[in-house]
Amino acid sequence: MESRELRYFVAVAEELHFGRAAERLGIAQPPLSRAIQQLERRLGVDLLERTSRAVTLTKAGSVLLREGRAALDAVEAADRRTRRAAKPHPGLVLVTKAGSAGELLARLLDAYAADPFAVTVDVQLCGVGEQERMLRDGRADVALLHLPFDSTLGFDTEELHTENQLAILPRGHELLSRPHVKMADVTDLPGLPLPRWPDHVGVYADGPGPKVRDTSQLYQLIALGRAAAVLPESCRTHLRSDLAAVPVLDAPKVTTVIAWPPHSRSQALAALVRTATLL
Amino acid sequence: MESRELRYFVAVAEELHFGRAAERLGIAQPPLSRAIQQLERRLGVDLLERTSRAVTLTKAGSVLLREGRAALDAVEAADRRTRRAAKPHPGLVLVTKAGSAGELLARLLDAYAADPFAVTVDVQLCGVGEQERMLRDGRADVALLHLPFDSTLGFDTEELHTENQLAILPRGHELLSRPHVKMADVTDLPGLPLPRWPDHVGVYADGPGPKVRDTSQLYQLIALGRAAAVLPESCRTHLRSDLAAVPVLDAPKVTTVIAWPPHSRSQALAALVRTATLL
DNA sequence: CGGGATCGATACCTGTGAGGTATCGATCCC
DNA sequence: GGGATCGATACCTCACAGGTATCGATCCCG
Repeated sequence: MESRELRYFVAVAEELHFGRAAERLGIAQPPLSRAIQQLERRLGVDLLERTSRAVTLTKAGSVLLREGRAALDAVEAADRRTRRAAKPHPGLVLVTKAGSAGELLARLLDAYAADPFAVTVDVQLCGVGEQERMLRDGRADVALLHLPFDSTLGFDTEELHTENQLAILPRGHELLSRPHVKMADVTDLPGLPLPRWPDHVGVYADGPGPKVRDTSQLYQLIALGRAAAVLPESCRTHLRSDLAAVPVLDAPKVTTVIAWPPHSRSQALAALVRTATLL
Repeated sequence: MESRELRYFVAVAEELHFGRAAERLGIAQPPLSRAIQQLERRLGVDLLERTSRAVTLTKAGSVLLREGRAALDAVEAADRRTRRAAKPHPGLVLVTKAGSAGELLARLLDAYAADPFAVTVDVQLCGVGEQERMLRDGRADVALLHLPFDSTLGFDTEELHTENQLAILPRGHELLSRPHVKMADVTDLPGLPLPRWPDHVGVYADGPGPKVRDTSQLYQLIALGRAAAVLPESCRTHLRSDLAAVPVLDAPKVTTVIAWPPHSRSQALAALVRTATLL
């Protein structure tokens, strides 16, 4: 199986439309139709059910969609990591969610700088759920993930830190007089709904609550008295002065882990992980 | 990057010889030379240093060898799993080392057969270190691995069982009179060296000790008074009558884990894992 | 019910490039 | 210094990826 065939199939399987998939791939529709037919013939497997009105995945087709995405990520990773390895000073790309782990990351980078194997660390901040993809397709070498929000499936990890969560409220809110609250106290505050975050493709779940893309948007909404939030307690160090926090006893604990692709072999990465575990 | 280019490069990088690599790939040498040159040009990276006498990998080349192998395994897995998914009764392929985990595996298969999501389980036995490869390239769906011997890098796992190890000796050996021994007692027994096992490519490490490929060879050598061995205590249930065992106090504990590719999604596999953890 | 719109498949053409053979040039070995 | 080894180059050929035009089926709507 050629990776070109996989790219074509994944495009069609995602769009469920030959015309749009062809446009996305920058080719005409007929060669795409033929390529998919040929792939099906070579595999001896029907991947798509097509009528002239709709295209749907067969069972085998959805297996190939999942496996094919993983394979294409691996191929892209091979490409990117090879290019990077050839640069005079390769460095490491560390990726983490914007607005999280500031304190921990700063300490990590400081401590790492003293290591004899240290190389330049390029810190990239990205949106929700994007880190795993970046590790998989070679755009990043190592990530700071936050359980239970992020998935560590397929990566090696070391736990770095576990913390409780706080309810973040506008300064002066009545709940702030309490020493601590429960999740039930903050999930249905009148006029202060919890925000919604986009998933990995940028789509928001249905339901109440304002849509937010980053913490600065969120903080502003809370300050305006339009939302509340539950965040890890490390956010306290950089909380705006017009916001305040109170511990939430029964919120899930947040664990920060350092994660990397399992077959990584660089001394620079090994040193970074070692540094992180010794923090 | 096309998977054909990766296959070509991996062949050359493994053989370090264009002629042999071409033969292995079933093509002539000149097109292979050109394909590698073109790959280097497209990547903008030197992958190989060649003189007319020797071919060696550059740093970037060894990165591409490692990443390329992983990517090719993923592509092959996509192919195989898709074909299997299209069969009327897909079933699961479980792989484990020959001669290990007999008892546990039998109990697992028994318990699983009662599960409502159960499908046919095809048990494959394989050599040392081959299981990880089979999980990665789609020949297997799930494996029983034994820590610390096998690597679980890149897989999801659940621990099933931990056991101590025994020294296996010819019946009547003087050490058998003791209630237990230490590793130091068995590593240098006169005339009874510990055996050597092949690594994942079938190569034996240098050193003393007979080369063995499976446990039946090993048992025969021990019975002949030519070797000793340290094995997990579960081997006791099927030990030959001309052998005997004594616990080794400070041998590393052996943990049996069930492992599967992290992006697996089948209910049949989920049920098998659930069954295993409840044993 | 009929005309137009939508969408995947088919027919047919073209150019690129993968792969073959013959040979060169450099290096090593005896 | 002659032969052997090995990767690179030159040159040819044909398979196939990709393009355009068009068909045939289905749906929508007046």
